[in-house]
Amino acid sequence: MAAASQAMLNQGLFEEQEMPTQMGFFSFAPNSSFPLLGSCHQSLKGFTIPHSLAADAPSTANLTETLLISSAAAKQREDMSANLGGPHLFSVQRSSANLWTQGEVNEYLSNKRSGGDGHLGVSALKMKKIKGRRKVREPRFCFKTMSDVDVLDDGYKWRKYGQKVVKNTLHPRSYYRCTQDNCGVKKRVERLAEDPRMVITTYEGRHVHSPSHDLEDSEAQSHLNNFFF
DNA sequence: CGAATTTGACCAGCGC
DNA sequence: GCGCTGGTCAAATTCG
Repeated sequence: MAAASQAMLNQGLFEEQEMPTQMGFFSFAPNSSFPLLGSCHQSLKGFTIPHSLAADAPSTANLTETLLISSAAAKQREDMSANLGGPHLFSVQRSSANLWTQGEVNEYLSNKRSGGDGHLGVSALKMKKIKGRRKVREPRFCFKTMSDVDVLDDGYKWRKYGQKVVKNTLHPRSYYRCTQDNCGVKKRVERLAEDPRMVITTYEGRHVHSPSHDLEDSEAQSHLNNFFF
């Protein structure tokens, strides 16, 4: 029941962001530690932040940058900021300069990639069309971590459904889908060409369920669901 | 032996 | 229209 109502809420949110024009950008001090993300995991409400980042992070994993994609997501950030109070993820280096236009973000991403004409996430930002209509994009959340392992433990169960060598990258991009029924959340994982230690993880969509780690605790789950969008 | 992963084929969007 | 590219499918293969 909770899941059904969430789905309705999600649908509304997706429609609202049909024309994403801005991305919220959050930067972190290099090698910032992860206790910061303990609140992040909850505050993102349906986006996923690896548990391995939220607590007891492996020494090899360092979050350096986070991109929150779409205007709805940016708006969401504002809501979360209002709800949380006290120091938390989104108060870090928050300023008006952190709101970028889509073009600015694309330019940023292109400049970051070696060769200059690459476009991490750019094509994904292009609007797909279905039968002549603009496809409603899922909210997406992208972050970069320094990690030895490609797939970070985010508490959800994923099934790999594809792998692709992307142009101007040395490493293949892997595609994963949440194994939970009725949960269409996907994620892409790839390594930066210029720094293979860096893993780019992009989540698309929001989970309509809590992490599999918590499934045994149904009470906690129902409480958690109340915080999802 | 069922589940998960791999990998080549296929499809759709976009630019020229 | 054609070629390029990213994303997805699904059969084959591997793994536990």
